[in-house]
Amino acid sequence: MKSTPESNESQTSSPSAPQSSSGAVQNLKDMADLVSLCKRRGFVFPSSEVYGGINACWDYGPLGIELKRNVKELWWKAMTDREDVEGIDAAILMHPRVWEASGHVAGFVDPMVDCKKCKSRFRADKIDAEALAQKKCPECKGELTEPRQFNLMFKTHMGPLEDSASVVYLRPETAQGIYVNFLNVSQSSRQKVPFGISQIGKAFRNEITPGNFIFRTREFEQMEMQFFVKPGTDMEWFERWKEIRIKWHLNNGIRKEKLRFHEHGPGELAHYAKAAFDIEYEFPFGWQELEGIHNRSDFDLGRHQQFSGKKLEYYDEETKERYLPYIVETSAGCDRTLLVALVDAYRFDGDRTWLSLHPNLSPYKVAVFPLMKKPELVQYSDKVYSELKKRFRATTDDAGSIGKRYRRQDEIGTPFGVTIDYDTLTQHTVTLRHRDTMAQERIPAERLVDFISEKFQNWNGPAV
RNA sequence: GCGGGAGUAGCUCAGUUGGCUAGAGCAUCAGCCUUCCAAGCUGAGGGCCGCGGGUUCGAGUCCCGUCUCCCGCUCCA
Repeated sequence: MKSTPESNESQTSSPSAPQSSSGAVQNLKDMADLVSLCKRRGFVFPSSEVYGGINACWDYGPLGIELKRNVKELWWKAMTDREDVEGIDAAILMHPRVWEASGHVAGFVDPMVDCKKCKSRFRADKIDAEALAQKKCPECKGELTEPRQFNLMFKTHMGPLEDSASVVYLRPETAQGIYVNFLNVSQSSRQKVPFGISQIGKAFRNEITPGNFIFRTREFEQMEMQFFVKPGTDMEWFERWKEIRIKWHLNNGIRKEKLRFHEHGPGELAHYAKAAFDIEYEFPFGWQELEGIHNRSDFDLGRHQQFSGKKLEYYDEETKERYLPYIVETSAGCDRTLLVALVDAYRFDGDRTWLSLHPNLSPYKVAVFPLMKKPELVQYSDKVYSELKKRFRATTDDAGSIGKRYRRQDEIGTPFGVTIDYDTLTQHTVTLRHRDTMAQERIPAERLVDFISEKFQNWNGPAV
């Protein structure tokens, strides 16, 4: 296809695009297609595959880890790069008493029954034998589940001796590492309430039913921000963080119609929560929670104060008051956010598959190609590539036909392709090719970096 | 943990009533051809036929066991 010479002066003129050879654009319908793409292109591999794999464990490959880094960086930028939030990285192994205070030990070790209706959970040995036999909830008379052993925490031993005194757990959530550091952070960073502490880190749960690719795994990564506020202002902050988090997902290009929000009613609140708000996404396997925003009240600090015997109160110099701050948490699954990015970006038009990722998320921002593998073109292409990669994460490819190379980049979500042809050698203009529309425009080589930067700045979400 | 399905190349599969050094397409790599959207030509690499045992002169194929993965049910990041 020949470039249009007049596109040089007017960048806004609609670039020429080859007609799509096939029908309507489809979204991801079958997770297997995504799993396959992820493996083929190096996003996600089954863990320990040479040994036959291990259930629900996944490894991030070269592109997957770039995508994940982008997710984390965007989150960190939004949630920590602010005046009123500090970041930490707490240890995965914590004092066993932490999990008694948090309620995880009681709830996770004894056989428990749940009420399917009112969501209450009871120790099977603590409720009336008759109620247990009839599976009637003592509170609402709803149906109870079978008694289940909830050792959902991974248990291991501190030190070489395997006696019970040395039992420790892999943390089932990252939040507690923040709560127990509340005073440390407040004092060292001289932050005053209201302020937040953020953390990205791994957590481990022996889920009964893992699955749906990386949606529910036993080892996973959380991105949490716990915001400490004065009691009474908590609902106000709760509302504010809700808005911030919804906007964050939309800014990453996630389609609005695929997001849904759910505010918990009084009956469905967890033991720690005063208010709870879920951000849900419509996966091919249904609507599922992606992130939760909770008003945890002073439950957590209160429990740690009680169990540790240490005062965790905050002294408010302005009002001369002493109080336990309330906590508003935003708790997102990193792997889930990444999965949403992939699922939401997946496009197929019956012929071509591409990931319509927001450029901020794309592993590569631009790919550089010599139109053919000819020394003079390759040489020029290498020059352009090394210039571009100073500024963007870039890649280059000279193997196979140009169309094939475009498609390889489409599949991994690279938003732009730059092609060097024979005209480039004499006129120093290149073809800039767009992933979503396949449109092409001709621009001067020396303007490439600025031009692409501009495109990123004006990015108004992925085209469908 | 229970019910259902499946394991042969990176992927999708073929492999006759058990019988030659286990095949194909796609993908990958190398070369050729191509002046802008995959599939053209030539060649190459890649296979504990899930694993263990048994029957047999001989097992990818038959028998037993075992493991793993995938799909549904009790979750909430």
